[in-house]
Amino acid sequence: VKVLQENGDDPEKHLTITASQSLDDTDLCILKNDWGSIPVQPGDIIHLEGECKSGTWIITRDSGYLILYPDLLLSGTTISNSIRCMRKAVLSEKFRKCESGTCQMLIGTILHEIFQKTGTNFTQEELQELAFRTIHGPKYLKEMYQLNVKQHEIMQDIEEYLPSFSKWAEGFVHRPTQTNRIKMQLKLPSDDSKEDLSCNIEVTEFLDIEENIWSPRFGLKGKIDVTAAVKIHRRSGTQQKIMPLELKTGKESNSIEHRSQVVLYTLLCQERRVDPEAGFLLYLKTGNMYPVCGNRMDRRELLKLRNQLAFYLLQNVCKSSRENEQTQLASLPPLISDSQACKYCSQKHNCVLYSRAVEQQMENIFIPPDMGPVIEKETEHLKASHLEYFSLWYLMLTLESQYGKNKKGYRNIWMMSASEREKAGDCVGNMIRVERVQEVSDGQYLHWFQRKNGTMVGTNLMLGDRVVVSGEERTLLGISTGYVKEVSGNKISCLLDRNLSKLPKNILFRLDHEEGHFGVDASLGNLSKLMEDSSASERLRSLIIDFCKPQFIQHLSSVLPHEAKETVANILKGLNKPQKQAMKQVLLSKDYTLIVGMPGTGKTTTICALVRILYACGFSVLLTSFTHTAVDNLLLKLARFKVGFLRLGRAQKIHPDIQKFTEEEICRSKSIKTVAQLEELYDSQPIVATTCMGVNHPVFTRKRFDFCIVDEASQISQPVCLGPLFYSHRFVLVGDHQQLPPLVQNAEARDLGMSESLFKRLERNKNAVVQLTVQYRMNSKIMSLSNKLVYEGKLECGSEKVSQATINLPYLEDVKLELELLANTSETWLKETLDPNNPVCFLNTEKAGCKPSDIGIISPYRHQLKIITDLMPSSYVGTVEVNTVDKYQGRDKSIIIVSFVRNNNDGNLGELLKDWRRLNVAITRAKHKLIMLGCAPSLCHYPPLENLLCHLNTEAMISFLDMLLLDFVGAGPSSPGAAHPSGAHEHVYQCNLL
DNA sequence: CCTCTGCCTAGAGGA
Repeated sequence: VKVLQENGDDPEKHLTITASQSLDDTDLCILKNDWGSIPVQPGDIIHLEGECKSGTWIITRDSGYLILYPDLLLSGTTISNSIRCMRKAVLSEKFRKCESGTCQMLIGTILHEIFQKTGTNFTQEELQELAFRTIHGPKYLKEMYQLNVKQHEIMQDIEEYLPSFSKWAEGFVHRPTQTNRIKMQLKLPSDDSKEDLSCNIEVTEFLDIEENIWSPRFGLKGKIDVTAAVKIHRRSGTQQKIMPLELKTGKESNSIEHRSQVVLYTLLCQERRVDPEAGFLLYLKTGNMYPVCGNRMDRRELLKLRNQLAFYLLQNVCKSSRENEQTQLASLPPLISDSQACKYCSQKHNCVLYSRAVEQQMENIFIPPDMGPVIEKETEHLKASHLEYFSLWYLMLTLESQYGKNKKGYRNIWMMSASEREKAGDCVGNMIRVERVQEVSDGQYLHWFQRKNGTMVGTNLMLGDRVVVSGEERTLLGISTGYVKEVSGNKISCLLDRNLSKLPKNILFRLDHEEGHFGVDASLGNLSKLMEDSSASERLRSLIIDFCKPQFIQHLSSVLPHEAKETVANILKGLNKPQKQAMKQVLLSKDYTLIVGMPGTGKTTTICALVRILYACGFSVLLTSFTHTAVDNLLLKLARFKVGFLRLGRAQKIHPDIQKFTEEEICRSKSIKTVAQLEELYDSQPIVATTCMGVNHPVFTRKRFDFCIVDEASQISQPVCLGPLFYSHRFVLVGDHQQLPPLVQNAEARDLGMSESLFKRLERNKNAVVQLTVQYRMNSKIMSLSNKLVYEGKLECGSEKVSQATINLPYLEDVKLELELLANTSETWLKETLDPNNPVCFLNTEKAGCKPSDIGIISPYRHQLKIITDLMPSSYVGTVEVNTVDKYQGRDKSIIIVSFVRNNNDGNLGELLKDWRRLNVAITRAKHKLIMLGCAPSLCHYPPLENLLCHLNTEAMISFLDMLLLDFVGAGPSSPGAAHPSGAHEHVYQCNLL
């Protein structure tokens, strides 16, 4: 889009538009009337509805629509919410987590479900029965726990509505009798103006409930409560239509918001079938139903509102005018000042926070005069440092969320064909539904899909991944979402939220991997919470933002209960000195402790011991980490001791051996059916384990813990790490900032400091830090590398055995013999490796008797790993573990082979290798043997690697390229001219026989 | 220049 001309008097905008990236084939688009006010800018993507006559589109009051950023789908409720206050609508999109539910909302949800399930034919008895089953089923128990309400209280409220269900049915279902017929006025856009508008409405069938529709045509999305087959009886005749019904359980307001929702649904429905032209608002409190016409004016105004919203949601940053081109946050839609609306607004906190922390730093910001004092008062508990922290993190999170905007996201589901998307592994197309759909539980349906012809393509889809199911044809876009249950051969099973068995058998489906940026949502929620005026938030602000010195008490005797002493002593027996010191430090802490777990120092053992000790002392513990795997690693160890715990999180992501500790399983085995029983379960568990992002669970709205332990804390970004800390009085972060930091994709966000973990940030308070320095993984030679590189000699071996451990190769002598017979020299392998005709070699390690599963191959690059895997004998694939450095963090193997890949003359090492933390991880994974392959002269361009190579050279650990190396490393401080040629040779020999 | 894990969500009602 290119803006050509703007006329001040008659707001009219002329746009040059093109459907192709090159500008050769352009059309003209004229925006008349107030369409000209749409904030469309050159380069924007738009969608036009209407007619194009001789290369010119004209969008006016009476015809045509312009959709700005049509790939941004906004929900019906978001748009109708923006009518009163657009600022609120934008904030609700950004701070999704911040809206807490109420009892009326829960009742509303339950009533929706009951009404939708009853269909058009029911008795009061059946209704009562269904209501009872719904309320006493497992589905809403957690929400009732959160709201602290009893089931019978909900049942009472629900019962009041049930007679109205019948009243509605009498008036509108199945040819109502003459006396019951309700007359209403309905003028459809297609109706003749002279027509008699009075009619009776007859709902004949519920064709669908909770129909999910995505409409990239209008930039809308939403769920239709009921898609109904309707007959409109008029004097002139009967018309049949498929129309949306919108259910409301609150006051019969017939408000503009309610009506707008229906108007938007009439647009959404066009994605699936012909324009319904109108829909109905059905108030379940009274049983009254009102028609809502989707007329041109309402649709036009709502789409204009959508465009405005889309603009605010996407244009959330701007480049500063200063020469350094720093990105700055943009302002939100202006503050309204409606004391009544603002008083009850669920986004009030975020609204004033953004105004104070971000907008008040800008020039030319208008604040309604009566809002000034309100903002002042609502943020008076925040210091300047807090506001700065908020606005910096808000900016970094915004930048990071923009990173994948074009690559990822929903839009690929409609912008790319399935076969196109299959190449990246994010989609599987050409699937048909096979076998019967199985209703696993309320609202969860197990489906099987099979490739229609040909074999399955390679896919990234894995157990537990979220998927979007669509028809290969555009009309069935996003019909359902769910999780992958199983991928086997050419079949995929999914647990979906809707039953697709009603659709025609021959429909071709595609399953798209659903990515998203949930991390950003959770982060913003936590950031907002950190700024709340509560004692927990205030404490965290002072500790985290203002670096208040963590406090410790003097004597253990005051925290250690007498009866726990023996148990604690027993647990301590199994620990080494620094580990014991860590236990003591945590017990003495009043605020927090940081445990630095250097490679192989027994972090898991230490955390387990800590949990057991805290448990013995009668403390409650919240145990978390960023990934499910890390949480389960701890739990697998913990389960061996007789310590019980509650594991929260999605079942499919949890280790099979831990399943019996999940909420789902416990509720099943104990057949928990009431809120009281659930409450009892939660209260009986002093140890709760989940991921950092799993703290959205209802349990945390009511429960607090004495301690929170966060494992792998150095890999978690600050706002995510913050999540669990709100629910505990003291916390323990375990990590090692010398290993990999949190992943940040956006370079600007990284430069602003986004990859600094909370662990790293708090490490400046030395009195809170304990270091685990005794390691049990690497032998002394391997350990020396990392000691030299990062740990300044602090690392030590746990025992002589660890220090001297080498690989055991039972057939070594046989192999030696065999090699000599075969090639008459022990350097065959070396020659082959150097032979120009063998560009890539795999060192076959089978012969000497080493288990393939003891070997790990690592590299910074996925493509390198792909090549290595492809060259490996197929019997090794899957047993010799080939993975990235990043994926190997926290793990080890007896033998590790590192491929550094880079080899060039201009010293170009790339970003990945230049992170010394990644290098540290790479060299600290091996227990007995570490083999590194790389071009020494290339690697020497990077000082830490040069340092490492220098050390290797001094210690005679470099093989067969030492002649070259001397030229580059020779200048190093401790490098002698010709370093142990015999030693180097010996090492080659060792490699060969491996 | 290529390293990747988290999460159920659109709408439940109030004024």
